[in-house]
Amino acid sequence: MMQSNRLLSALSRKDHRHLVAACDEVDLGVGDSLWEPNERIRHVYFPLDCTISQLLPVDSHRILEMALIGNEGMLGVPLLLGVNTSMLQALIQQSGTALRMKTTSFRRELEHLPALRQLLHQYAHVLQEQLAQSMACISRHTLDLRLARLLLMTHDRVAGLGSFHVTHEALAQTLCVRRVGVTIAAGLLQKRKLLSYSRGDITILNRAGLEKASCRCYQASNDIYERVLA
Amino acid sequence: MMQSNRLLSALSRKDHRHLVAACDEVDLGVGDSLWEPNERIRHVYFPLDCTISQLLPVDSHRILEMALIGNEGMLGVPLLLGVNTSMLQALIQQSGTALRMKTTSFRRELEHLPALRQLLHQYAHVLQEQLAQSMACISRHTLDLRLARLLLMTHDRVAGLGSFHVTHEALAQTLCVRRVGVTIAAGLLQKRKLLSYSRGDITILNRAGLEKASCRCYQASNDIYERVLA
DNA sequence: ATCAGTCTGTGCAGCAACGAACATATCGCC
DNA sequence: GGCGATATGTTCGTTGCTGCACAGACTGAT
Repeated sequence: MMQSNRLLSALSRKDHRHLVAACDEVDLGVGDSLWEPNERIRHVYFPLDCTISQLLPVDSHRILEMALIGNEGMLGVPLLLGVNTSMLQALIQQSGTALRMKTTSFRRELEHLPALRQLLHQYAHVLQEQLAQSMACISRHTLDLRLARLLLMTHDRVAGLGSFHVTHEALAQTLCVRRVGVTIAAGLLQKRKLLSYSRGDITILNRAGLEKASCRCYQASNDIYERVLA
Repeated sequence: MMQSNRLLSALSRKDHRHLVAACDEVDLGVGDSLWEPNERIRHVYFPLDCTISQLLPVDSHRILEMALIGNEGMLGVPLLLGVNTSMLQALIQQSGTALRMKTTSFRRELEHLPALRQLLHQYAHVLQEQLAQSMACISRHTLDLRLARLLLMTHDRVAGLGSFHVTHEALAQTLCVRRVGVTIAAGLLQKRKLLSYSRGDITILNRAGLEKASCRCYQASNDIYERVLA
């Protein structure tokens, strides 16, 4: 398991220790709902080795993934901005552990730690630009490119050895397309020996190849993060 | 012309006067570039009766509009978050006037006016949620719905009497579709007597009808603003 | 060993938007 | 009144995804 959260690790050792002490470490399973839309936010989360999907309903039956948060980020930007609800739902996409802090504690820490404020402000900016990048991607890029990108992003955010669990159906939901579309796109990626899967167990075989098979948005999104936070 | 900027008007009269005094009032023409991607941000803008488009290149030839800022908003969130560049380009979409403040002044005001900080933080949150809403819209809604929405948004943000100037070509660029697509969609709206246009002069004839012809995203986007800032 | 549940694969008609090319219409200007 | 520039309208074949329906494959529980 990851030692800590990458965002928090950017703080001084002292601040970092202090914050981790103010958190609980919690186990989270696939499908757990951390935030319900427009309900009061009770906790912020710093993922260790889980991934969190932020989702918005598109119509009565469909949802679309707006952001995928893992070890590199935090679920909690609205609180940072002085708003205590979010229209986005937050669901666990890959099970694992996260550091969790109560809203009240988070507010207190923000007041006392200017470095934390600055860091999270920058992170909020990164999220906004990544959202813009995803918007462009969704608007113009075909399903195979977007699927490759999603798999790469998941792979980055999951601790370990290049394999994780997610079904075509789940991928289709987060991409907001038919399951059949994912099956076909994934079939092509598998034919090109970039990955292998069976019944939801996906293994990345050729990361470099998969990056070539995805759109520039993957790299662009990483660049946004590095430019501001590294 | 609009008296002032709606966002600034939410401040106390004293703060409001103080801020307006720290701004220049500038005339802006269609196509003027206020921010170039990844260049140092020199000014923030509070539109009076112009509209500002925030754009991201999708590929070498195309751009996509991420946000449309008018009297209700501000161009300058990255500075608020402590980042002095933005990957998004900012172009004037509808000519008019805006209040302009230098980066250094803006930073100073932010430090001295907690109410301004809080207000703009909330605005940053609104922008983020509106971006998410637009993402859903772009992902699943057809061109006619999106066009109606764009026209409504422009109409809201432009001072005056229900008519403004924008060609099919310009609309196509901000929606990131073919001009022909806009021509067809706009033709349908005109046939339904919701609007009329000739050579770029668009007049909204039936606002209620146009709202029905657009997707829920229009109302949702307004609701986000009202919920947080009103 | 069987069966119910889950996951993946295939086929088909339909539709929105695409790229490219071309046709008309309207404006300002000399 | 004629001309170039700008704006809108039409057509045609193609593509990427849709909704629907169904078939096959694998897994775990009894």
